[in-house]
Amino acid sequence: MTSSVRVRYAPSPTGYPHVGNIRTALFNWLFARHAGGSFVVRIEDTDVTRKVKGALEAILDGLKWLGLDWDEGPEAGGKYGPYFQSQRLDIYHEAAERLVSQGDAYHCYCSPERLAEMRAEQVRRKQPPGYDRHCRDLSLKERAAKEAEGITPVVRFKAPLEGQTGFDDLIRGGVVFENATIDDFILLKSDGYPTYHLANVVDDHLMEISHVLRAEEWLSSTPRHLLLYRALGFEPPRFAHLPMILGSDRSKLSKRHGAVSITDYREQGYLPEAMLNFLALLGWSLDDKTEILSPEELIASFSLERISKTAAIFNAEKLGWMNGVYIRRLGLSDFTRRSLPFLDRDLPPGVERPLPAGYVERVMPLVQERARTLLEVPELAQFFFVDELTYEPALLIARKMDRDSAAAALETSLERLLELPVFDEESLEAVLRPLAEELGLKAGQLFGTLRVAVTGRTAAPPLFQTMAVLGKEQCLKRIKAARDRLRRL
RNA sequence: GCCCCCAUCGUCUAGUGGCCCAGGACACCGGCCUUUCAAGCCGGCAACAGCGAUUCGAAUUCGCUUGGGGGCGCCA
Repeated sequence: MTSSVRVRYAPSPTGYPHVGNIRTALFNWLFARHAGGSFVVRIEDTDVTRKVKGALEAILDGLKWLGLDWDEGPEAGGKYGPYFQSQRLDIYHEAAERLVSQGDAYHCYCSPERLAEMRAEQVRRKQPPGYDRHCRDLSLKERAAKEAEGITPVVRFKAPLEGQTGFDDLIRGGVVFENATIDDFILLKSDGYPTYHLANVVDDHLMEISHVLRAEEWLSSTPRHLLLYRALGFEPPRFAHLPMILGSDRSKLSKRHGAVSITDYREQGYLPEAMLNFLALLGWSLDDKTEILSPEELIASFSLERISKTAAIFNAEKLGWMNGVYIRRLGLSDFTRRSLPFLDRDLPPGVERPLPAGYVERVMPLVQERARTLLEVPELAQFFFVDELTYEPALLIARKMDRDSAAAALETSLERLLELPVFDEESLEAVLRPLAEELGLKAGQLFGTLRVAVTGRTAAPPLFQTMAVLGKEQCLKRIKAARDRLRRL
C-alpha cells in the first residue's frame, strides 16, 4: 500500500530515550502504519557538546524493543539520506547562505557574553528575553570590521517586525502568534552546525515529511518554523502537537520522578506489549471502555481525532496493573523464556546454574499469576531454588497455636508424608486435610504452619502444588528443619 | 515579565446541546471465593474549576476569572 503520509521521529542523542519521547515515536509510528505511510527516524545530532555516548544505541534499542520498526533511517537507509544531521551540514549551509543573500537572514557577531548581559538586563527589567537585533542592520563597513577582528559570526533569521503567523494544528485547531514576539533566532551556530530550527525545517522538507507529530513543547516554536518554510519557499507540513506527559507532581517528567528511560522499564521487567499499550493510552483512547489493545488493534483504530488536548500524568500504578494483565496472558513457555534472564541474574549466587529447565517449567505456573513484573519473578520463586530457608521461627506457630502444638503438627505431618508413595497435589491434600481434623486443628492452622516450614513465608502459592513441585525429599528436609527450630525456641 | 496551550472522579479517560442527578479503567474501601498470597467475581467511594451569557434545555457553545502546563539558549 502506498500513501502520501510520511512522518518522522527525530530524536537527539543527548540522553536516554525518555518515555515522553517514545510516546511521540509511538504515535508517529501508529499514524504511519494506520495510513500505510512511511515512518522515518532521523537523528538530530547537531549539538556536539551535549552528545551522550551510548544514547543513540539506547534510543534505537528502545524502538526495537517496542516493535516500532522504521522504514528509513539509521540501519535501514533510504533514498532521503543521510539520516544523521551531522552528515548533512552542507545542506544547511546552503540554505542559510541562500537566506542571507535573499535578505531573510544576517550574520551576527555578538559575543555570548554580550548576549548573556543583554538577557540578564531584560529579565531585570521584566522584559521578555530575546535578541535585541544589534547586528540586524550592520553596514558593510561595520561587518568588515568585525570580520577583521576574526569573529566567526552566527547566522540569524530576520524575523518580521509586524504581522501574525498562524496555522491550523490538527489537534488544537487554529493558533496565531504575533510576529513581534518572535526574535531573530539563530540558524547557524558559530561552530558551523545548524540549530534545531533550521535543520528540522530543511530536513522535513527534503525528506518530504507530510505530518509533524511532536510534543506540545514545540508549539511555540512553530511560527518560527512556518516563517522559515515561507522564506525558503517550502510548502510546510501539517502540524499536530501532542499533549505532554507529566510526572506525578504535574511537572515535566524527569529523573526525579523515577524511571523515565524506556530502557529502565525493560530492566524492571515490564513487557514491551504492555508498555506499548499503556503509552498508547496516554493521550489517546479508543472509546469509553477498551483498555487492552494489541499493536494490530492500535494500528487499526488509531486516529488523530481521538488524541486528547490535555497533558497526562504518567500513572506507574496503572502500568503495573496492565503489565500484570499481559504477564498472565502469556503462554507458559513464553513466560518462562522471558523470566529466565531475570531468574539467572537475580536468584542468589548460591543457586547452581544453569537452572534445570524442567524444574523451572514446573515452578513458573505458580508464580505467573502473582507477578506484576518479571523483576518480581526471582523473588517470588526464590524458595523453590535455594537450599536453606531463612525465616523467623515464630512464624511457624499459627494463630491460636503454641510452640508445642506446632512442633507436634510438623512431627505428625512428617510421619504421614514419609509414607506417601506418590507426592502429588491430590495425594498431599488427601493426607493433610484429614490430618488437620485429626490434630484438632483448622485446615488453615496446619497449612499455615506447613507453608512457613516449606516456603519460609506466610504468603506463597497454593501449598499442595508448591510441595508437589518441591518434591518429597526437599519437603521432608524442610519440615524437619522447621520442627527442630521450634524445639530450640 | 511576555507569548501560547489546556481545564470531567486522586490518576488515565468516555462524553461534540436533550440518551448524563455523567460511563469505563487504575488506585482505594467492603463482600464473595479460599489453606495464605495472587487472580477472579460482586458492590461502594469519587469529577463536569468559578461566574456570567446563548438556549425550551449546557459537561458539551461564547466571554471573563481562576488554576495548571509549555515556550522565551550559539539545547533539542
